[in-house]
Amino acid sequence: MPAPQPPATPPHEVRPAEAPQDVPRGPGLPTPTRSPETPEGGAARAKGRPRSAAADRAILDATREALAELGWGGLTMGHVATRAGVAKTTLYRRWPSKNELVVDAVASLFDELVMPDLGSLRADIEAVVTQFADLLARPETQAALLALFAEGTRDRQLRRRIREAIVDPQKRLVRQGRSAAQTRGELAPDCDEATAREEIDIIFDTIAGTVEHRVLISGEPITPEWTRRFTGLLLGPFPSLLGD
Amino acid sequence: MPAPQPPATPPHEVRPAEAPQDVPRGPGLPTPTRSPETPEGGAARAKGRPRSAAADRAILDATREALAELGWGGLTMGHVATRAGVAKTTLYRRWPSKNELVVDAVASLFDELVMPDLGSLRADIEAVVTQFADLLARPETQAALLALFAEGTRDRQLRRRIREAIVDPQKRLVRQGRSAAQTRGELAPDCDEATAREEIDIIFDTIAGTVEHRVLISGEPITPEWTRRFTGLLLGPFPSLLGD
DNA sequence: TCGCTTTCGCTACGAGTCGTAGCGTAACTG
DNA sequence: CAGTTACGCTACGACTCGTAGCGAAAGCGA
Repeated sequence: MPAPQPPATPPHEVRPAEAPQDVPRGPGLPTPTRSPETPEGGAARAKGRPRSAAADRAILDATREALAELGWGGLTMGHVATRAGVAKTTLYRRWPSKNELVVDAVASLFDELVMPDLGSLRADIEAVVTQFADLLARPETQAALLALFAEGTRDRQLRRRIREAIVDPQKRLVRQGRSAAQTRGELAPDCDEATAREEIDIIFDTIAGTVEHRVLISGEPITPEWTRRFTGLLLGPFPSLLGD
Repeated sequence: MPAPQPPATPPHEVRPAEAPQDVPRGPGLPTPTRSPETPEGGAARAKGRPRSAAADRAILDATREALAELGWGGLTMGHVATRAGVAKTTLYRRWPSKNELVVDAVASLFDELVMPDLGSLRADIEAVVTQFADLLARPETQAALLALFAEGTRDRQLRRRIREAIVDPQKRLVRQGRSAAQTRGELAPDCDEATAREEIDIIFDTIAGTVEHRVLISGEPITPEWTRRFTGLLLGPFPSLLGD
């Protein structure tokens, strides 16, 4: 039961002569979804036929379905358009290419990740790992994620989108879990800003990278037993210092 | 200075009516490269014009070059053929598709990974991480690796090839490093076969996954400082038990 | 109600890639 | 020498991409 498209993930907004593209966008921007009505910018929006929000949803749904059934290589723009009951040109009015379309289609899945705060760092990590593993077990995610990352190694614009929509939401969980553990007293408070960021980065790469590698590359399942072991590995130094 | 194609990585061998494909191939097979002259099988091989070994090398070199310059998406069979000075049909006589060709082209790079045995587990891990990071820093590897993994999620035949040529050589290092540490006394000897395999798997996924995620997805470099920290994370439980 | 503007569905198109087939020739064996 | 296989070349059908042009639809303001 995935959430039924709560904010209807807005499209990529390929409008002619809009192009406020390279806005710096503060790195810690907390708004996960941008308003579909473009309240910012102040440009008049009430002219001409409005874009069909139903088409947006139909296209993104069709993209996820096609991803699950046909995989990345089998997904074509023409197929998605047909399945969504929409003209192919309508796709290209919203997304400049397949890559951006798939990022948006998959991004909403990553919005479902939440930080539980179960009362202990160990429990929180295990919960996050389990959530992430479940997400990676879905065929849409499997088909899209590595292919997107691969495309991103050559396209910096796409890499930015991926980071915003997929990577940062994951990293946010690490940050939240860490600060929760600090308020609980399980972890020492930050002494230094730079060190804290490095620590978050290394933990994030370790959790995300290891789980992805296990599921997508080694091709083995994430069992509760494995999660327990892996969490133990991460927590290695701490139990002995703080008494679990 | 990469090694200049030492064993000239043999092609995929798409010969008509050969097909001893699903040989079990013992898991611990130590021979990293198969002989290009197919001495096994005993089938008469000395009939007709032999395949050009020079063409093999030219094709694989051209593939790596094209990968580095154009990326995965920009690499086409026609382009590789032209660059190798070879007809396109010659490519298809040896490799059934782009995927298999790229696996073989990249596999030789992974053969360069070696286990150093520097006298301590910590030093060995740091050396392996550094080697792997250097490999991932090369443009051919970056362009190919994630794309291959992505294709592998849908193609089990390809997944098997990837595992043989890319994943297993890496995992072998973990096994070697672990057993070296055991003979040194840094790690307890295996009490149980299954547990040992699980431990190797989890360490392997953690090292490979984390380094890949850091380099290819987070897009940040692997510095000596980072390597030191990450190794410390892995070794977490041990320094306190064994006195570094 | 009437323009104005923008989106929509449709068809068609050029460019590019894939993987294969057919041909004549080159290389090697017995 | 005949027999066999690899090679280079050309051409092909099928497919995808991303775009252009058209008439119709759906909103808005006067």
